[in-house]
Amino acid sequence: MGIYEELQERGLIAQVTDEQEIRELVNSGKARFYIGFDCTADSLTAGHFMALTLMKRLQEHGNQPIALIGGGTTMIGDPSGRTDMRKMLTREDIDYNAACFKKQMERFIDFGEGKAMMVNNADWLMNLNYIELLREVGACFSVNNMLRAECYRQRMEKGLSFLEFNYMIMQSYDFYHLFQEYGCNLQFGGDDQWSNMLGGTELIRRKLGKDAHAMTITLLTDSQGKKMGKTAGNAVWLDPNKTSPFEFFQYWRNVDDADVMKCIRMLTFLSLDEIREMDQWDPSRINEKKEVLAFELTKLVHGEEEAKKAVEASHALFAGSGDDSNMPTTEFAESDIPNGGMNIMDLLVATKLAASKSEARRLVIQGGISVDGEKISDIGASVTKEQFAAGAKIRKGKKVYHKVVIG
RNA sequence: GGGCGAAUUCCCGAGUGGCCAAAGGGGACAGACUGUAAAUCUGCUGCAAAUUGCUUCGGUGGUUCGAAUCCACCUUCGCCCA
Repeated sequence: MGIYEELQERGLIAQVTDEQEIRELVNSGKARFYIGFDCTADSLTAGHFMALTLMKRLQEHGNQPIALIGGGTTMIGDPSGRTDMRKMLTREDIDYNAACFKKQMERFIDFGEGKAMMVNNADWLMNLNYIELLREVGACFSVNNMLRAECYRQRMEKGLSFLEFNYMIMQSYDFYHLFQEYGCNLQFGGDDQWSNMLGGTELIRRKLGKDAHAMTITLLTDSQGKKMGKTAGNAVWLDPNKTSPFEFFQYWRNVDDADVMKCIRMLTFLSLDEIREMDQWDPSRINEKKEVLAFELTKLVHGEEEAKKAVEASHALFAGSGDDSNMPTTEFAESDIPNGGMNIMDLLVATKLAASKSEARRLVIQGGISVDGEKISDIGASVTKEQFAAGAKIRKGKKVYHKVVIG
């Protein structure tokens, strides 16, 4: 069984330009492929994670990955799958984000000599000459066809600026450039990138008369068809300072029953045999599966040690073993607690468990807050200095725990 | 370049002089039920010194006792004509 078949069984392959060709390429380890990452934020997200695992999987089978940082394309903004225009980022922001991406990827993919490469399309896109570009590649694109592309269609109602319309051309140019410069013969991307990717293979065919290939990865969606990797509209970040390993763990620990096996198949590096066996597990072991998923992914992103801590913390909280050593903690100084105690609402705001005092008030009134196991229902209640000294445990709702101590 | 229209709270979307912190839905959060799941039901969703006060309806000025609502200009976007 080759890597292509494995990807297939894991449900990772969405669309391919030429199945036969691509199968041979990747199975024989001859693919030199690229995946592009636009740096719209200062950390990669769980959404990028799948692309990273794909790079790793293919790299392990002898293929050479090229990670393309979109320092240039981010200046334009991909309209695919968006109903409105992206916020314009400054050059400085983009450079900073690109540097952050680079750091995170290096932890995950081997960029050593002769291994993976990392390039930034700002290096070739930023210096393009407009007229030259129009004559060189603009002539190869049919506006009629572009307008028919799925990625633009939904924007035809709400409006599409010329700036964003050019995104496809820039992405196509990337592929064209990498094909010539590095012999890159394959592009991967999310399924929403399909039309942009075809633009590249088409450009290469027209300009050079050669074949290049594209393959899209199934978008990770939950059982309701929504993109996964987001909570409350916020992305799940790979940066431990933005999403702590524990939160990261909890995100996966809490996926819907219906999505667990899909996530395990698509995201973890457990062998297919192990996964097939898990498929046979008794339904009562559903929570075990979730824990495996959460542990495996946390291990991949944050390392085994952090993953173990996250498991322990979750056991402590939800199985009640009482061990709170890994609980998120806020330290207060003695001087923060002047009169022998701190008002519960102030405390909720100070620990960021509530965004405002109004929210804190609501939480208390609705019975969502308890301290050291005791429900707080009075908004005037205080947490005493003695409780602080003992490491008071605040619980918000069912799953959010926070410890406060005097530092 | 000309004509018409739009911008409302996290999102969609009602409101077109006082009864508006602003309907309804979605989402989020909390409660009940559960398995740290889903589904369902309930509450809740600008801020605060909290039966009251303050700040919000693209921006800036204006009219008015009173403006999300009327006027002027500006910004952005859509549609039609060129």
